[in-house]
Amino acid sequence: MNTYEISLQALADPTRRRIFELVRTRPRSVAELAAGLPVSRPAVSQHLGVLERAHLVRHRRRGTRHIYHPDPAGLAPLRAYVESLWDDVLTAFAASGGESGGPDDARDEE
Amino acid sequence: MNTYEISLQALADPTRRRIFELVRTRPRSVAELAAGLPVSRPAVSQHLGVLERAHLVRHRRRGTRHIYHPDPAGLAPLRAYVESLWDDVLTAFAASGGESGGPDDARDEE
DNA sequence: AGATTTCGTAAGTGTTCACTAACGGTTAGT
DNA sequence: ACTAACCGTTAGTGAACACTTACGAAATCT
Repeated sequence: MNTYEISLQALADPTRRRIFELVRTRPRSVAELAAGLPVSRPAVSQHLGVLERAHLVRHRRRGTRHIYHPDPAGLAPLRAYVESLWDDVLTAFAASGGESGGPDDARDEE
Repeated sequence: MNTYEISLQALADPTRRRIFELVRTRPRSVAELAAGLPVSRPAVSQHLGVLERAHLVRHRRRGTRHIYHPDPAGLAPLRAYVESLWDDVLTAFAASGGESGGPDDARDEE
């Protein structure tokens, strides 16, 4: 389903990444998040919508407040993707000799 | 230095991510990359510039051709960052009981 | 019931960004 | 030296996006 794309784009924005870092450990309300950020409350709300659509956060209602907490479902595919990239790069790096100049012969396989 | 920010934003673009996935295993030239993508050659060249500034790829010249290959230096901080996020989310998830509803008491620590 | 708190949504705006077209520069081949 | 191949850079354009202001909805309190 390639869900890591959405998570990747969601975490690419600095404000959104900061929000996720705040929610990461302890659940917080929207106003509480906006208080510690240089943007307005609606902006935070919109960012939370993006994060929720990426399955990075979820929310539950407590009275009039919406409490947001992290959701592992969105981060897991992203983690797996980055991990696979890392493995491939390390393998290619080791196979090429480990230096930057590279060997003198040129491969032409597809 | 927070270098993972640049790598994150670099890989957020679909075309750029596709380019990196192509270069990931085998070094390729600019024209070779552009041939397998729905964008022009200058576009690929610009994307490679962004990836190189993020230390995700490097290039060496072979005649008139510029051969691009992956660079572990950019991916390593990104991997470490995602990994730390993953650990924190898992810890918070386990500490909250593991379900979505959460407990009935509200923490107020900073 | 009315007032207050907390939040989501819609509309509008300014900026960022990915892309193409045109140009110039470097290297290899004849 | 002249031509061809391969590439980077610049200028300009259209779309995506983050942000603010204004408004409306849901829940709690007096």
